[in-house]
Amino acid sequence: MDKPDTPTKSGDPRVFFELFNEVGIISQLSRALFEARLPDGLLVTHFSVVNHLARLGDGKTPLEIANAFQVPKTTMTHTLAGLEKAGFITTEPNADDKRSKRIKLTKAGHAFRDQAVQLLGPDLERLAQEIALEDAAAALPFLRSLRTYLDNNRAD
Amino acid sequence: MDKPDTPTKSGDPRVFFELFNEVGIISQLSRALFEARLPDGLLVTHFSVVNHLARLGDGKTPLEIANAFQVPKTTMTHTLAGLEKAGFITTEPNADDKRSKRIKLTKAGHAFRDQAVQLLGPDLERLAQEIALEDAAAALPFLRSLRTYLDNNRAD
DNA sequence: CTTGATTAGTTCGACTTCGTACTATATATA
DNA sequence: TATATATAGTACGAAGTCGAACTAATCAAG
Repeated sequence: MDKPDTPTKSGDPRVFFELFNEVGIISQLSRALFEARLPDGLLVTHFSVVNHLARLGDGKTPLEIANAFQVPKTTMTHTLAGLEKAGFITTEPNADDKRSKRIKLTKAGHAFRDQAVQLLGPDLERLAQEIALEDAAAALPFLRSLRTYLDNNRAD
Repeated sequence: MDKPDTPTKSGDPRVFFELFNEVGIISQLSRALFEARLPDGLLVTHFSVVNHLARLGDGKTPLEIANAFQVPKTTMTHTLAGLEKAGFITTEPNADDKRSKRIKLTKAGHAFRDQAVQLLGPDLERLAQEIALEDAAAALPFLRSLRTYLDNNRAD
């Protein structure tokens, strides 16, 4: 009896449709923006992995990195192969588990990350002039909770 | 001289880094969620195109549809080929321009769209129980403005 | 009307993504 | 210890995405 008298269901799905649609397009466009600033064959995924290792510390295993980015481990194998070919990482044996590896950032990897951040800077500063930083910061908790929900409810 | 006394730059880029990171993961996870509800070989892109034609009217050209989704026309050729093979669209000659086509939704295409919306309903209702609809609605204007900004500032 | 430049759409090739199957190592159980 | 199960990583193949080059049709300029 506490049902509202509108004919639409309580959770009007159209808001979510539009939400996911906007998110998808932003993902696509921001990816293109980032990649326009990166050296030739390097993608956002490459930068993201290097950035992750630079911020949280290297020595992680491929699987740990794959889990951090919610991608299959086969995808991470491919991404890491590209980073190794570029000279940005090296792989070392994992003393704790001989099946595994530890990924280390090289000097070139750190330099790549610093340079990319610097090249992206002007774009982000211009963005900050149009999109208030507070608005972006205010949206983050919502996006985090949405991501967490989706993450916890995969593949029922 | 109006610079704040913190060492970080005025537009701290880390907020945007995290913002785009969350958006990317949400895009990826929501895509997977949607596709788990769609018939075998059909992707979110297929649904999105059919939904677009159902909501805004069919008879659009492939290029118009490609522009609406910000994808290259070659990608749309591929997507439309899949939809035609599935029997959800037909192509008719464009009387105004013989190089072009007009894309029409078939009955099966409408049915596919209605059924997909219905199948997605329970997921979205469950989502609405965890993520307040008001929060989603509140985030939309910000996401729209971000998308618009990125859209207007592509490829300088 | 004819020539040159544009545009709509397709084909082709390179690349990313990711599921399946496999190998090697680790862990649990008898 | 022996065996079964689970896990880390790779190899391979199928499918999506997209840039470059191409064809056909349109438009602009003389």
